[in-house]
Amino acid sequence: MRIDILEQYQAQTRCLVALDSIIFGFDGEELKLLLVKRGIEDETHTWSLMGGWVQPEESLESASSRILYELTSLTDIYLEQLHTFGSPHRDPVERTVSVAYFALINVEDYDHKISKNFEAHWFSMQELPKLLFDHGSMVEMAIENLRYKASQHPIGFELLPEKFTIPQLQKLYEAIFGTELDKRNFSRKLLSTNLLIKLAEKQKGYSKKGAYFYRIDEEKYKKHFNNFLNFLPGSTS
Amino acid sequence: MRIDILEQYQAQTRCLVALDSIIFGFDGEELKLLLVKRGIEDETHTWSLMGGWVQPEESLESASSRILYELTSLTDIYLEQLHTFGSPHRDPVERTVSVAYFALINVEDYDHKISKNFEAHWFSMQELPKLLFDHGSMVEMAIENLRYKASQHPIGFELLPEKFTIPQLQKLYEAIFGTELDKRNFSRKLLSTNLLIKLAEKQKGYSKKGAYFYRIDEEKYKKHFNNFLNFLPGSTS
DNA sequence: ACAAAAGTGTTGGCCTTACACCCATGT
DNA sequence: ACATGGGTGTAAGGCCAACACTTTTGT
Repeated sequence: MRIDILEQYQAQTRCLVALDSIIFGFDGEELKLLLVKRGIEDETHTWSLMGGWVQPEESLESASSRILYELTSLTDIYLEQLHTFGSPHRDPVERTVSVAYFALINVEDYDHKISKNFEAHWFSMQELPKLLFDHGSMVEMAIENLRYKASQHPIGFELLPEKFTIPQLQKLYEAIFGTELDKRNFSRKLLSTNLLIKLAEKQKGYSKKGAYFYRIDEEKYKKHFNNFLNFLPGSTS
Repeated sequence: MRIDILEQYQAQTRCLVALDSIIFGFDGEELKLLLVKRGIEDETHTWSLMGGWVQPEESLESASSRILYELTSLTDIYLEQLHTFGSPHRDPVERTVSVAYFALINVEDYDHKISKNFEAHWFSMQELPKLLFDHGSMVEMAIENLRYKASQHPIGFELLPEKFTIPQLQKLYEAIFGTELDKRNFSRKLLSTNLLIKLAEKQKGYSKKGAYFYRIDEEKYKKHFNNFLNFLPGSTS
């Protein structure tokens, strides 16, 4: 190793590197966001995204899984890097560069397993409290990204239980896009992808007739990760 | 400020935070990538992306502009955050989290102004050398992103001189997507956006007939940043 | 006159949208 | 029997892809 290079490295300022997770969930009716209470300043407790520090021997991806696991005890969750936020004074305590990830989980999976170490709560996207630091911008960026992804890929499934009905899926898409969709066109488009497998079982209790359950064809889903649908109203204008 | 919070901050490991730029250019025929020679290990000089350290009082965005300026003397360049790379040992000297940005510039603008402080060279995308660290993955991700963006937005203009012809623009899109496009459909789609303004002047020398120059309508371009076109061959399949 | 690139229109198929009625079941 | 949500078909319009000839001008 050349000395001048080492000197260059030595001369640099080191920074705190953190990670924040925008955790979306769906309860069958509304799109929700999971927030935790963090006390940074005296007395004032602010709702914030779940986050943590990136550890010395940890990649960003593993940090994101670990942090999600600490809060939810869930593994194998859809997690995707969103954006890195690095304004010098975004954290008033000390400069912290934060890598934001967004996660999609099924609220039901989560509910019982909630960790006792955190005061956490699901918020409706319509009624978000004021958030810590720049977490509000992170959430805004995440919802945009979720809308885009959901219009391109069958990513929405990640927010539902393994077995789900078409009307559930439609409600989810309506919640993501904040719009109503035509059920005939919706189911036609979905089924035309051939990514859904119809099960014999029907949903009980919610409606009198009962809707058939479907599950996703994992094989095809992974292959087909491009060229999906376009649900966005007005996307062709 | 609460003492326990401060202690938590104190206990964390600080990291080097760097920034790397994937700089695309177009010379009228091919899509190019601007690389610099960096010597990290004895004797071995490797081509790498242009990069630098994020300074203490600098946001990531300003760092990306500064670093691009240092190499090219260009300002007001299209720059967009791509992804953050943070594997623990991606930099063998010391752990460095690197935020990658991609930039689009016009090769002609650049050519004369090239800084003497760097040994830099434009490489054809077909003939990239082996790159430093994980810069190869960064480039891969950037080209994918460029393709997507170019299919959605008139972003390609950023790679051309202010005045350009439709055939030039088509060559650019063909270079980005690595495919041939039908010139009738291409020009119809482009013109239908109403974002191009036809100039009286014609291009001389390249062809006998000469093609009309166009420039972009900056106003509309900025407004219209959604809902553009879809050029990707087979994107509707 | 000819070579080389620029420019321009039409058609068929497909995908999207809009729209309304019957079905199955629990009460 | 009726109320509630589930499930399905069709027709019209717009968008995209495929395709070939004429124009201009430098040599």
